[in-house]
Amino acid sequence: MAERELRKQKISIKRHEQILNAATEIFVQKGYTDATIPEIAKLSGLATGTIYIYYPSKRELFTAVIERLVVTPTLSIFTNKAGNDFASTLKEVIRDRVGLLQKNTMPQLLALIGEIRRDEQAHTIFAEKLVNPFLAKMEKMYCNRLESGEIRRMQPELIVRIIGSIMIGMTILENIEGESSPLNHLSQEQIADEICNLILYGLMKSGSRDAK
Amino acid sequence: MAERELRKQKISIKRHEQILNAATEIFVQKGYTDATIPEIAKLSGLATGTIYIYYPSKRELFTAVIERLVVTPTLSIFTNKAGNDFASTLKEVIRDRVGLLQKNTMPQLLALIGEIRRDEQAHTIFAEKLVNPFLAKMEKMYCNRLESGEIRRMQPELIVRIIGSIMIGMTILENIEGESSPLNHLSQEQIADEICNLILYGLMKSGSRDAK
Amino acid sequence: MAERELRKQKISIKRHEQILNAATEIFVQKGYTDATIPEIAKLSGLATGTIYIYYPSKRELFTAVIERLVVTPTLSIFTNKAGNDFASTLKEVIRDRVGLLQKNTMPQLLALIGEIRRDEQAHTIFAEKLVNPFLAKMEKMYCNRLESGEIRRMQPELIVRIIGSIMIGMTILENIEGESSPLNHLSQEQIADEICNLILYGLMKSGSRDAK
Amino acid sequence: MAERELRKQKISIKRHEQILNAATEIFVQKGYTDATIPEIAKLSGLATGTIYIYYPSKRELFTAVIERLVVTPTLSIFTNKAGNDFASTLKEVIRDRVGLLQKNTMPQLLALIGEIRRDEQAHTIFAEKLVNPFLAKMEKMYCNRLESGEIRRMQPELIVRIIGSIMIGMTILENIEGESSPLNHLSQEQIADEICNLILYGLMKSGSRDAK
DNA sequence: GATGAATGAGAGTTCATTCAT
DNA sequence: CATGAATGAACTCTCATTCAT
Repeated sequence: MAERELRKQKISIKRHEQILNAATEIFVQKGYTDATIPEIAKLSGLATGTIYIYYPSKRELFTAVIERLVVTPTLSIFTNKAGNDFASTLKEVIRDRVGLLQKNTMPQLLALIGEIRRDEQAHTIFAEKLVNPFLAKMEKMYCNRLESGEIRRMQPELIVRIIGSIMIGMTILENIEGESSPLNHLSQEQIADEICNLILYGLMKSGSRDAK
Repeated sequence: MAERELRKQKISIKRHEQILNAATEIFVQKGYTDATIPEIAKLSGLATGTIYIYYPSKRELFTAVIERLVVTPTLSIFTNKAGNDFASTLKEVIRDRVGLLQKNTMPQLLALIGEIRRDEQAHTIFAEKLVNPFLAKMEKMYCNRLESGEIRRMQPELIVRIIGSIMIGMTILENIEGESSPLNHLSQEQIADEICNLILYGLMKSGSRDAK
Repeated sequence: MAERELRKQKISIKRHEQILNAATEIFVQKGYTDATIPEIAKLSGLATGTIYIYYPSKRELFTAVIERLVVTPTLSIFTNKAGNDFASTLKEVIRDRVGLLQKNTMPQLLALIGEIRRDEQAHTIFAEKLVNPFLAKMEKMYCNRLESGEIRRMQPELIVRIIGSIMIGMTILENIEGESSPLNHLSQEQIADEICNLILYGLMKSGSRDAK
Repeated sequence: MAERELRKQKISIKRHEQILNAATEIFVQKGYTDATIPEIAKLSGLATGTIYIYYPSKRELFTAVIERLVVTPTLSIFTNKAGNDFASTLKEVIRDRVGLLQKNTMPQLLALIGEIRRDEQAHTIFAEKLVNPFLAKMEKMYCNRLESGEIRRMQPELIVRIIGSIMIGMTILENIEGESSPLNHLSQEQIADEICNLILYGLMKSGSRDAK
């Protein structure tokens, strides 16, 4: 009996995965409105009606897609072991972002940024689960470092948003420029390090640089 | 006789304006697919069919909207008197962008970034008329400055893309965070200056900083 | 004054011609519904609105086109000098029809046969001005000949309709078969004569044939 | 399992029939352009969208209608057992055509003759599946008969086209004249026999007639 | 649970007709 | 008289959603 329950659950999870994978691909490719349920159904190997068993509407399916897209980068914010060291955290975060792990998720999210803006739920999820925590964590780290006296005082709200901006903006630029972008031809390492250095030097206090 | 011609042309221009204004608003608000021609017609005070006298299809209307949205920021790239001085150009560009002038155009463009990505023509316009010229101009300035020996050598392709990213990313962040964002509460001047400083310090050579 | 009147009338007639010519071409090419007034206007070198000065509606323009298309073949029925001789009349009629004169008008009319059927006015004109008079005239001639005793008695209504059918059917066949049709490669004379002979022999009484 | 498949197929066939019947009626009545899908849907007792499940566009539905209208007369050309005897074949063909079987199909086809002319696919179907085979078959029979020496030598291409023309033309005449036409008041037999006789006498060699 | 045929509202687009110039 | 911009009804076609099987 319990075995049957278990099997049911397994199938249910599998179905959700199937649908979510297909939906993500189609939504990213075509945007919310131009994506169609029959198309998503086909790609997931299911019938149109089946989609509605697992997600009550197209809108909710979209929300679920955004929710899942937000999980990976969110996790990487919090599982981050670097502790309170701003410099290393920054480096790690940026490498991470630039790195392969997010190479997929971030562009997908940003391809949908317009639709996220217009969809209240998706917007909330994106803001509250990803953007705000990220900014908050960065800000805390920055402030810790400030206290230790090594770095220049800037508006913390501003500096973290500049850092966030770079990550968002680079993804979009890469996307707009396409294959021909130098961003696609430099090594991920190099990109991440240069960004880090730029920011860290920019934040350094007078005189402390040579010491480094 | 010629007077009549003139009047006709004037009306034609006025109609194009009317439609473009309405279309921009609706497209930004709802995205390409969810915007409807009847809605745009209504907002511009014209009948549905009239739209098609001036723009042969919804797609072409969209292209025209993007084209116009791209003009203002494009102009500011090239009318810019700062000449070859990287620091002052950077400051000016950033102030400009952050400033009121673009406050409208850039967010509008970026609200449509997903649709631009998916529409070949819009994408071409955006890339070739705005993104590429901007990056090229910045790169040239950066290289000039490099020669004068004052600043750190980085990958020029990278540094200009970081700067571009900040501008793109800040706009999106502002947009995502909405009213509550600190970016909406700090003065534009302050934001621009901090970004500039961060970048300029970040680029400065060892030792040259104290001199400043 | 009267001169001015005259000039006005001349222009009016010219305009009617212009429009009718263009309309005939477009209607034949595209059928009633797919022909558009702007298109007809363009082809006639006038503005859309001008059409409506001379014809109050598309429907009436269509009627006028049919009316004019019917005039030429109608005339040839009645101007026909052959008098009461069935054989020569038949030959003449058929040559005429097959000949260059109608080469244009009949196919045009039959290209619109569907629309004529569906349009009450056009139908009436076609039936009453062309089909009925033709059948009546032919029938009278056949009956005259019958009385003279030379030919076989058949249902007169039937025989004239068979003759009419051949003329209608040949035009349509030519049209359907197109360039590759033998009808387009045989001389008009030959076709007309063979049809005539077939009918005349078919009608001849036993024994009278050798005499011929 | 297979039972379900079977039932589905049955429904699919039924739907195709339903739609085709309604579409034929409406197309014949109004012509291609004036027929509307909602109207056809209503007449077939289905919703607008359902039509598009079975036929991907109005044009393809039209093609299907023509294709079906062409089948019946086509079949009668080839199932015809009369073999190589010209006289009896002719009689049979004409009776058939004049007869009840085609009473419906031929007028329907010819009501759409204008649209068939303008639609490449429909035109091809009509020409290649109906007109050409018919003419070819008739020509072969005529030539056989010629060899047997009983009938007059005419251009075979011509004589078969005259026969075809009569069939086409009579249908159209009947249609144009409407209820009041004598063609609607004479018995089908009588009409067919008179046509046959006219042609056969017309083709007969001198002298052979009395023998008959 | 899974299916996919059926629905019908609503989109983009066209064009007969009007009317101010 | 001549113009052609403006109108809006009506068309074809799509797709989120439902429901009988």
